[in-house]
Amino acid sequence: MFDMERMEWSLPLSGNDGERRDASRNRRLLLHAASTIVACSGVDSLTMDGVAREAGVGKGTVFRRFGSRAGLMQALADQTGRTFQEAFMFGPPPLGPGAPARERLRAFGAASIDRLEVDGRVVRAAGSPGGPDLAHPTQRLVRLHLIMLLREAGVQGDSELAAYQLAAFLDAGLLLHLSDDRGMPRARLVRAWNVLVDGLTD
Amino acid sequence: MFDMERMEWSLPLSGNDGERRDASRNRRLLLHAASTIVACSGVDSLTMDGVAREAGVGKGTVFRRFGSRAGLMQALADQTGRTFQEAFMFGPPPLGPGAPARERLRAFGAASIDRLEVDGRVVRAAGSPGGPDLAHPTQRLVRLHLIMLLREAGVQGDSELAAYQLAAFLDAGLLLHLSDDRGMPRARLVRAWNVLVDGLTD
DNA sequence: GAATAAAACGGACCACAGTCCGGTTAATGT
DNA sequence: ACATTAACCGGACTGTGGTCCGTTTTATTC
Repeated sequence: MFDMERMEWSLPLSGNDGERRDASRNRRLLLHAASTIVACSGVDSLTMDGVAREAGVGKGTVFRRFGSRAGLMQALADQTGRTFQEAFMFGPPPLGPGAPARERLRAFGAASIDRLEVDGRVVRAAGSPGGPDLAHPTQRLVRLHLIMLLREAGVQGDSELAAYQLAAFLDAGLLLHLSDDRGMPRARLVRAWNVLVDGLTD
Repeated sequence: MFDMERMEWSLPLSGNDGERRDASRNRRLLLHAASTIVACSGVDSLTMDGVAREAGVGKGTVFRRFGSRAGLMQALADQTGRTFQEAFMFGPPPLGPGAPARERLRAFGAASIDRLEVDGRVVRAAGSPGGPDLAHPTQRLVRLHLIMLLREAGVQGDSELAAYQLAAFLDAGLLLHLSDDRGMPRARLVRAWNVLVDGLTD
């Protein structure tokens, strides 16, 4: 039988098959516990022991499922970010397909900035020590999307590194610093993003 | 928890005055011990206890001087990076003053990339969890320099955010990922930097 | 439905970052 | 030289991330 719930937890577009039922159940319990704690007490006060206790499982289970604190955060972020991913891949223009590539790039930046104002702290906490986990599927998906749009916009050069450059500006840590510590308004960030896009698409 | 005043010492171009002699001696001992450990066993195997033991002081002393592990790393990185800072501020062209702004920008990127191939791992470890410490004087100095060059190159728009965008690509975590994990050669990174500079300076 | 293998569970255990406070040492004034 | 004070020192202590391994649960096979 096909279990829709089983697909919720994880990566953007991959179900995970052949998982035991207790494992699946515990994963849901853990994610729920984690999001409860975050919503209630903030990201910083989330400890792995706390999540385990809240979910009523052992600590080892948390680490088996998510590997590390960052992994758990990543899972949380993916859960929230799933709608965003579907929006820019399959949703209506200008974010989704149907609009000119450069407009889609602009929309992508604006949407990312808006998203980070909502759950940016979780996304930031999802990074390994020393920046975001650039090898994680979610990050790769974003870069792949950017590459596609850049090519479609007529970029001839190294679109892969251009995608890295674009994604670097949308990093949660950077945007939160600009927004919170430096007090820069959303509009200014969006404008800067557009300038960057224009600069890289010539 | 953390005394900002005590961080002043690590400021790129400031001597620290009014410091007690034992404190000064211990700081030197600690920095030496830290760089020894890093050179010998790598960044990851540097522990605060280890540094304290190697230097022959108590653990509390390490934290009083450097505030945190990241602070100690930052101090190490600054020690090495000081020559670099002097080079791009006062050294010969094209890195230092005397060359056209755009050439200086190109040279700055190339020099940063070369530098990171040497002690990038220390610089990366100098970041707080969730990216580099963007509020640290060293980071600010880099951005200030970039802003100056951008303005000098005729950029009319938001040069402050443009500087953030440039600096984001030179982030140690990102460059090490591209170089080590993705196997991108130096030349390609330099080329991408130049494209970015050209894009942002119109 | 029982045997078996594989996978998951749990919590004791470890290492390390960061804190705290009583004791000590260096600078200053007399 | 001595007293005073402020800063520094050290190492015991705590909280948390992460590991390990004996035990329990699930799925499969006969």
